[in-house]
Amino acid sequence: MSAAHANGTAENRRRPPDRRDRILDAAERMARRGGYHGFSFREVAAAVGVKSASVHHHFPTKEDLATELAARYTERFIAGLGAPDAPGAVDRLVAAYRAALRQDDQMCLCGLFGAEIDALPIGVGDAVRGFFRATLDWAARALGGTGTQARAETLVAGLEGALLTARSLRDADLYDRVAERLVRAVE
Amino acid sequence: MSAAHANGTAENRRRPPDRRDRILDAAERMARRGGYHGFSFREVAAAVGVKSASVHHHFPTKEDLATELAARYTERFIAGLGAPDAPGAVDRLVAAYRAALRQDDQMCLCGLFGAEIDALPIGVGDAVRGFFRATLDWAARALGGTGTQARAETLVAGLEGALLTARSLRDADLYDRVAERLVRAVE
DNA sequence: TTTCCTTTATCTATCGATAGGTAGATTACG
DNA sequence: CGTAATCTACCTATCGATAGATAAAGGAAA
Repeated sequence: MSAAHANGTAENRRRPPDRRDRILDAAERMARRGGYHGFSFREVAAAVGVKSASVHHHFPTKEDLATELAARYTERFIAGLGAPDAPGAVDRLVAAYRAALRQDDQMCLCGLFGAEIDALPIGVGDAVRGFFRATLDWAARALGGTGTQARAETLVAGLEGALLTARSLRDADLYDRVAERLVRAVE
Repeated sequence: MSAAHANGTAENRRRPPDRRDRILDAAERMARRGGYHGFSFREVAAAVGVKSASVHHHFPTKEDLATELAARYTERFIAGLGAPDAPGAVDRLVAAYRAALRQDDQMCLCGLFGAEIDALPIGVGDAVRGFFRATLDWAARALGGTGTQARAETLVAGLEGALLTARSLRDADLYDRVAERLVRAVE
C-alpha cells in the first residue's frame, strides 16, 4: 500500500478518495467486535492511515459515525438479501447471518448495538431499531401466510440469538442446528 | 440512605461489610446496560459511595471484577431456575428471561458479554462460556427426550435473541410472542 | 499489634473533540 | 484566458475529562 502511504502526491486522490468508506469499513470491523465503546477515533484513524482529526472531519461526532455505520449496515444487509418474494428467501436470510459467523467471524453490528441499546446515543439507537424493523419486514414478506409478524420475529430474533450463542461458545455448528429448527418452526 | 453515607461510623460495617456485594450489584447493573466497556471503577465506586481505590482492593483488575460478575450471574441464574426435572421447567426458563426484560429492564449480562466476546479478557470470556454451557445443560435436562442438545440450543439462543430484539425495539410483547413459538418448536 | 478496609494522592494512557493551518482542487469572475 | 475566492481533505497540536491502576497512610476491629 505505498500509494496509500504516500500522502498528497496528487496521485492517490483524484476526485473523491475513498477515505470515507475506508473509515467506515475499519470502524465497522471494530464495532462488530467491541460494540459502541469498543472503537475510538484514534484506532479507526490508525487502521486507515490518517489522523483522528481527519475522521472527525468526515464524522464530526462519534454518534454521527456510529449512526451512519448502522444505516450503511442495514442498507447492505437488506440489499444482500435480495427479493423477499423470490424462491429461497428464508434460506437466504439464514445464509446472511451464517456468513457473518463463518466468513466474517463477526457479530451482527446491529445485534451488538441492540444489546447495549440503552447506553447508545439517540441517533444510533434509532438506526438500530431501523435495522430490526427493516429485517423483520423483509422476513414477514419472505414468510407470507398467516401470523407473519410473530413468525418473522421468531425467525429473526432466533437467528440473532443463534449467532450470538454460537460465537460465544466458539461453536459455529450450533448456528446451523438452531437455524434448521427455526426454519421448520416458522414454515 | 444516611447509613451508607455516614462512612466509617463503625455502625454500617460490623464484621464484613457487604461492600463487596454492593460493588458487584452496581457493576452488574452498569454492565448490563453498556457491556464490558460500559462501566468503570469510578462509576461503580461512586454508585456504592466509596473511592475507586476501594473497588480495586476487592477486585484488583477489571478482568477480575467482570469475571466474578459473570460467575455470580451464572450461579444466581441457574439457582433461580430451580430443578430442571420438576414440572414446568421450560416455562420457568422462559420466565427467567422475561423477568430480565419486564422487571429489570436489562439485558442478560452474559448475552451482552457474549455479543462482545472477542473483545473481552480471557477470564471473562471463559466465564461467559460457562454461563451458556450451564444454561444449555439445564435446558437439555428440562426438555428431555431425543435430540435434546439441538432443542436446548434453539430454546436458549432463541430466548436470548428474543430478549435482545424486544429490548432493541422497545416492544416487550415481542418477547412473549417469540417465546411462545419457541416453546412449541422444542416440545 | 496485626489484619482488613478505606482513604488521599497520583501516575500514565487514552478518550472525544476542537483550533488553526496547509496543499490541492474547484469554481466564479473580470 | 488568468486570477482570486472558495472548498475539500488532511495535518499538527492541544484541550479537559476520564480510563485502569498503584503507593502510602489512616483507622477500625480483633
